[in-house]
Amino acid sequence: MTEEPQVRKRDAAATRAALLDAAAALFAERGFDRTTVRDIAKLAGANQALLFRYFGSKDALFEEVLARGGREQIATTPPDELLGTALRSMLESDTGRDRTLDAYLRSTGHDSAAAAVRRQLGEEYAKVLATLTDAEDADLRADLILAWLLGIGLVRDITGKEPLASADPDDVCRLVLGAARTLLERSG
Amino acid sequence: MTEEPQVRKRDAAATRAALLDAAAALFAERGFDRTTVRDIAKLAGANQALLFRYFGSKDALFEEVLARGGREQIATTPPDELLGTALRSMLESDTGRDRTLDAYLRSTGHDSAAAAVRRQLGEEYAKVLATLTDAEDADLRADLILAWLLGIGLVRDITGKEPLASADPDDVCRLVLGAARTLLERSG
DNA sequence: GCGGTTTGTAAGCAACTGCTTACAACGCTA
DNA sequence: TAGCGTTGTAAGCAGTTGCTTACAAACCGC
Repeated sequence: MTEEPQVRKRDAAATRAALLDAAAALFAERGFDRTTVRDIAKLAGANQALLFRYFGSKDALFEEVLARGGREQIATTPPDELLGTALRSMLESDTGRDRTLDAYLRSTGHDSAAAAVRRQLGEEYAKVLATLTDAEDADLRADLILAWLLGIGLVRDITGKEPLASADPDDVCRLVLGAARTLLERSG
Repeated sequence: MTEEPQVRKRDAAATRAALLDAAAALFAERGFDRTTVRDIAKLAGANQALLFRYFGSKDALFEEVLARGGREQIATTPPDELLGTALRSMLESDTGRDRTLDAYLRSTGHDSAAAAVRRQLGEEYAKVLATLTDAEDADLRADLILAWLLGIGLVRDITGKEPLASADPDDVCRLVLGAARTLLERSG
């Protein structure tokens, strides 16, 4: 995720990508408000003026980070595996895993344009999850599953609460998927 | 929650309380980082220097807001009703309801001392929730329930996602409590 | 090589931030 | 009423913020 500090000579695309990667890393680590454009530029090894040339504003950059990271998983996972896959990718603390969710969760105080991206991202996830049940209120049930996913990420990665924070992913998956199945299957 | 703008003449306790109320309201609405001490003082009808005299720092004020609001409910609710009560109080959009959870959720990017309060608050809730099951991994299951509660608050109040945001509290309670019961009861 | 465009840089601006200080007004006690 | 601690106020400080500007250096077609 973080780029190597090798010298790039006059490569706009690479500089843009480096800024985007650096921004994603810092937003995930500190949230929107506590990340400065100076820090992003420094981590990317670029001049901060370029950040504004390529993205326009810090807001727009944040928007692009969220949009890029969020849509990846949803596009590459079949619906009936989305819940398990999303849950697992959140539970596994791979050093190189995508941290877009952290950026999302750590920036909940920030409104503006990013709120629209956040909402739309939620819509897309929920839409897929809703296909997993044929209950009348499928959309509501999907929202509740989505809420659970986000809540688990919140408690694990932000609050760091034990025992959930360092629980075995298998155990968590078994418990969550079990309860989620009853939520999705019972049509009462 | 907001105080009446009546003139108070030299009443330290009232001024302190007004600052605390104003802070709670603004932190809930905008989160920690996007709330300024000037705004808090202005809403409270007090001078901002008093904020530092009575609370020491913005951080300490935030800590006190979280600690005050969070412990109320937990202290006044019997364990076996805590889940339902907490869920309901979150779902009902009373204008005068306690918005401490919002302050909590909107300030997830903020570390420091408040993180300790946040964690301890979670501990207390989870400890009570853990008494609801006699499964071996009761603490983990309690964490998952807590995560669900927070996630629902996140999706409802912060993201504002439909249909969950304006769903009938009864429907949500029925679905969540149903699934939660299977999570707590099955000892496998 | 030359002109113009693209990429990178340094410096700074104006606004805002948390917090402090120096001081005035008040009210209680003696 | 005089003295004094408490409460309230105005102003400002030093640092940080997002963003802009003016300019230098590299690149490309000719």
